[in-house]
Amino acid sequence: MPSLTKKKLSPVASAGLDESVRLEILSAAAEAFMKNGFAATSIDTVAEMLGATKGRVYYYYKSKADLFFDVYREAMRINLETIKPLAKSDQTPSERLSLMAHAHLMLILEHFPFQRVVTQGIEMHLSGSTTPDQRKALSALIAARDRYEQLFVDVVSEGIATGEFAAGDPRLKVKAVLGTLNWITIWYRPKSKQPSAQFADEFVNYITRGLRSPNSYWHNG
Amino acid sequence: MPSLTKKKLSPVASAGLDESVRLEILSAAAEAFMKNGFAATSIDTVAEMLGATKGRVYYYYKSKADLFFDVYREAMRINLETIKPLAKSDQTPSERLSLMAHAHLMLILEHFPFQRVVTQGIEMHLSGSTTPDQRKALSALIAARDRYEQLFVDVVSEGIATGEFAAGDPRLKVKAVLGTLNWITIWYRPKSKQPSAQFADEFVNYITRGLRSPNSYWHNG
DNA sequence: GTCTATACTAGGATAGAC
DNA sequence: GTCTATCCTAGTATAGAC
Repeated sequence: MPSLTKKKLSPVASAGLDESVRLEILSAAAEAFMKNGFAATSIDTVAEMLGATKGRVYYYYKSKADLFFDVYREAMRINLETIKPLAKSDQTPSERLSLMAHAHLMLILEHFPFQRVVTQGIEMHLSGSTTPDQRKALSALIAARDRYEQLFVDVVSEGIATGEFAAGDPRLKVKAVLGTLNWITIWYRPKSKQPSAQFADEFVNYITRGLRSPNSYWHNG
Repeated sequence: MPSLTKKKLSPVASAGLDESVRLEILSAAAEAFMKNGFAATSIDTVAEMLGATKGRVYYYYKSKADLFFDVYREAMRINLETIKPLAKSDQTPSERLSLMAHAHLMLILEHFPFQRVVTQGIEMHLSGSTTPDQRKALSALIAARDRYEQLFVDVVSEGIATGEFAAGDPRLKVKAVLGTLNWITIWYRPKSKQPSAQFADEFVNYITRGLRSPNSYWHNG
């Protein structure tokens, strides 16, 4: 694959020998965005983290927004890939939901910078994206986010139908569930030591109790 | 009070005839920070929202960070003032916690821009604040935030002691509770129509169930 | 008190050397 | 592919008029 053919096509399309470079940039960018947010992060900083200058970064991404979007996209790819099988698995809605919540929590802890970028992406307004291409890219990412959330909504809806979960608006319930977990990206600061198993249990138990119908508390205390 | 005496003292200290102007600036700033975040908000934009130029803003605040901090401070003042009486009231822990959760949700909905600034403040790093004064100001605000959270932690701890709430780490439980509610500041976009009563119920019920000990489910279904 | 300059810098983005 | 050099805009902050 001669270098001419991959000159500034869409970053994702330009996969080849230098895919590893792209991933390096991606993860440096995720780290930088995590620490300072999109607006306060400079391409110089990202480059510095790579031991390079912005020339390198701009070779792969034509703008800071594109770089941000690609981090976002990568995060959603991982998330969907992880959660989808659990959502469609062959178990009761409440069992599936517990697994999904636990897995989502693990995604947050294990890919923290990426998940924080997702949070920033949710807060981000389309008004910020100047070019039409960028608006399109952001819309696509929001759509991916919606599909992800829909996996949870479907399971919760099922659970309400079976009576395992309390009646109510499944969408709001999912906002509550994901809020419980995603809020971690706001206050948590990843240190050397990983959080204990109790950490995860506390959140997952809270969620399953929070959803459970009062009538079906016997499912497992 | 001659105008000389209030020349650029701490913004909060400079209360007087023009307190109303300060509040106008504060709420315009909250709105602007809500929409675009701290870094992407320009003082020009804030001034424009006031139908003025930045001269006005800089007369009251010596930097953008100071302005942000004052919005944050005002938000925490309102929050503490609202929640403290409920936390100390003469009821069972679970009753108090329900009231506090409901009140916190209402604070979010009714002072949305201010609450969103609080969220941004939590994400913000001290590394961002350059001057020593600013670091001190941010520390004080973080301390206020901690006191606020502690009100919840105390009630939850009591509830665990009485057996109303499930055993576990009260701090993590409070992170879960506040996450459920504060996450609303991330995804919610205030429109003309206020959310229904069902909106609040869904969240508060989820929270109370999430905390409740399995043994004490009979308290009220 | 508020406005209109204006100084000054950070940082996005591009061009062109290598 | 990556770097250096450069352009250029946006935006903080201040000075000084009114």
